[in-house]
Amino acid sequence: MKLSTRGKYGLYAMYYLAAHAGEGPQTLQNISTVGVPKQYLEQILGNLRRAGLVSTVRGAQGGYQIATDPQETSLRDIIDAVEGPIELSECASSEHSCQRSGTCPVRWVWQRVTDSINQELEKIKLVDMLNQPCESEENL
Amino acid sequence: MKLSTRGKYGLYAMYYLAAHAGEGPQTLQNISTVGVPKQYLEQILGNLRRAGLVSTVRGAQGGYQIATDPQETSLRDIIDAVEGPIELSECASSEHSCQRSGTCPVRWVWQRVTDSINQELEKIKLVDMLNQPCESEENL
DNA sequence: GGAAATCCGATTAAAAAAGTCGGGATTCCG
DNA sequence: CGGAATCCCGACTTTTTTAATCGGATTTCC
Repeated sequence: MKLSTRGKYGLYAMYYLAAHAGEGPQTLQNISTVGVPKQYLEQILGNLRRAGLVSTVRGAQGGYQIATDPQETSLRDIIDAVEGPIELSECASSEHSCQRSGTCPVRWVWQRVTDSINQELEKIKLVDMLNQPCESEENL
Repeated sequence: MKLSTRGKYGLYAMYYLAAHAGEGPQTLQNISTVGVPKQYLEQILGNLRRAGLVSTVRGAQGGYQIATDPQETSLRDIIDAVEGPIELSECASSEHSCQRSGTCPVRWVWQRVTDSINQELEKIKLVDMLNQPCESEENL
């Protein structure tokens, strides 16, 4: 059970943008650090933009800016935006992939776990990350 | 974010074995139903056996039996056995995959979510599945 | 001894994730 | 105006992971 790197990169990006709010648009160049491929990050920022979490300014001197209040933005907003909603397995989400849906105990249990993960993700806000001790700016 | 089918099949199998406890060894044939490939299930039952959750009897008239108390067996035991412990991403689990470990806020948040998922999985016991309404035996 | 089972490493096939490419569009600035 | 900076975006390739299969070895019952 793994979250993909998309989620991780998405968090990095949002964290960076929140930390640099009010400093004007941040370029892809700025946001990406060692180990984060720029062009891949670009895709992910596209997801975040389409979800309304970041706004962009195109053209020279352009870049990305956070578009929401870090106090109100939960991890779930971010994860859902970059990875899509979590689905523990097909039978738990789409109604028709399994004949047994409705009465299947596995399905029931899956649903319970999914709900619980979502609730936990909603509890954690972007601002909570900002408040974490962090040695230096380099730790984006 | 998806749980693999291994987890699902593992749950099916444990559910089946719990429901047929005391009826002697259940063969792979018995346990697998439509849509669950026998040879794949065999691998998964191997994981469960090595984790001590099922016991086996080899040879003719042999099969699999549940080896634990469904009241004490949590989903986490099962999932960990068949999929390995959950790791949301490398940086959150192995110490040395990232220079920033220790101070990275992303790492912190990842750890929080992982802990919370594990706690939830521990709360749900196999017996809770057995107590779920279930239309018929066929719904293993 | 033969049939019914589990056991197990190796291999293949399919799917998903990660990363790359190339060009298009927009905007600033001189 | 023209060039540089920068986001935009669909398509592609590569890599990794997951799922499934295979073939034979071993054990045990009858």
